[in-house]
Amino acid sequence: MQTLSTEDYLKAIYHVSQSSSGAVATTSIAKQIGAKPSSVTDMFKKLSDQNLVKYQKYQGVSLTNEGVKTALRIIRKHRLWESFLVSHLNFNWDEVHQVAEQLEHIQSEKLTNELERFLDYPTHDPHGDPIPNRALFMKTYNKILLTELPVNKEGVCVGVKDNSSNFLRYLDRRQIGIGTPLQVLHREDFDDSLHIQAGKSTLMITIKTAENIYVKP
Amino acid sequence: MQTLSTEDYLKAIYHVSQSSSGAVATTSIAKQIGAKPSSVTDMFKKLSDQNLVKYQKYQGVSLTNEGVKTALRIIRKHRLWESFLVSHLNFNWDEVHQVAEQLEHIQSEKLTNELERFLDYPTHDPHGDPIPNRALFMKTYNKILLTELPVNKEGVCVGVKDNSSNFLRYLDRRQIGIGTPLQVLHREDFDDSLHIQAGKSTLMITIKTAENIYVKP
DNA sequence: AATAAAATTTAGACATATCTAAATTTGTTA
DNA sequence: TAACAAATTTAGATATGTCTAAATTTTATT
Repeated sequence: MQTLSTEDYLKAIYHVSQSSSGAVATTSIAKQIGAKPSSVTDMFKKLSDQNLVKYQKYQGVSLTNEGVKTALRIIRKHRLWESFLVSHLNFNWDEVHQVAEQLEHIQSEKLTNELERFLDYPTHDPHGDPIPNRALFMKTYNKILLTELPVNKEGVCVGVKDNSSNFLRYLDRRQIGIGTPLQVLHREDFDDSLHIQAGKSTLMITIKTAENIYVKP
Repeated sequence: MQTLSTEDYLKAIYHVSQSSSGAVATTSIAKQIGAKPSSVTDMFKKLSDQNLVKYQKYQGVSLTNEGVKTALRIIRKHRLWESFLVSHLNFNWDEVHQVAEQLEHIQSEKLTNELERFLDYPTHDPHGDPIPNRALFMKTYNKILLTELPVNKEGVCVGVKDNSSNFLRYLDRRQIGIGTPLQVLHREDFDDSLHIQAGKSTLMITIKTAENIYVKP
């Protein structure tokens, strides 16, 4: 059984390893967790003793099979709770993360599985991220960044890269959400801004915004 | 803001002080929490520093107003979660306590209040215990022990004193639950056993069982 | 009231998870 | 490739919450 802290580290290692190749560096986890590198080193040793990561001094860590499973179990809970908060408790997609960070540590398989059933086996959370099922398998569809969508090709918003409250609320104001049809009408070479069709309205967004929106063509 | 541990202590102190008069003794909390008396003394000092309890060496503690409020906020969450688990996640009344012990520590006023709304403002949890509302006010009706119900007077089961899984499952097997109509048909002086009418069936229970069932006449 | 028993507190230790500051290793560049 | 910079680790300290064992206070008993 894991402590709160080990669970947070495993999740962080999983996320960082997904968005980069090779071993996960001490500093990257320190940033993610908000701890000093020396604390991270200590934890790497503990996780290694428990065979949850492979750790070589100065060479970073990588998750073992058991470590991946543990991380996915936490991510599963996190995303199920986020779904619940939005679908039944009137939370907005920018408000759920902090609470789910707490709920993901609740230990009860029955609770997790019943919650999943109650939500009717959702495959994606309110941010479009896939929810591992009971066997920890995730359905991933091929999504691309809005910047990579060819001009005039139709797509649908299926996720966001930046999950910050700031960005999500900005999208709310622009009436862009999961499921919104998106189409790039014109790319402005001068400043890389994009004119897009979002649902029924046309609007202008910066490249930085487009880089944080996933679409399915 | 409280730690998990301080919250557990405040809740324990609240419960003990409800079922006895005067200050709450170190040993009683040690038993309730499952810790050594020396640990309890340490915690009493910390709680006293935070003005959550009034503490005098060797004289036990009593909750301050702020301490009572904090305890009630935790009990509110505990009982709302228990209600949710039973009403929507197929938990039995004997399975909810352990999970609610974890869920009660989740910090989010919005979560608590939205959960309460989702459950349609329940006043009592699955064991018949009253749920503090947003203002921390509890509706308590006058209930008596089944042992105190006059022979042949009709009553309804509204709660249990012993919340152990063992007892609750025993009641399940006897088909006694919250809302079950109960009536004492006969008291056997010889061994203090009771013949009762429970719903549509008549059965025999021991005094020990009757002492742990609350009824509303 | 003296003494024994029970309850409580203190003192000192341990485990976890963190930190700072110093030492070490790796990598980068002149 | 030598020297510097960056990353990482070690050593030692701190805070929390716990424990055991010893000391103290309260309560009960003779």
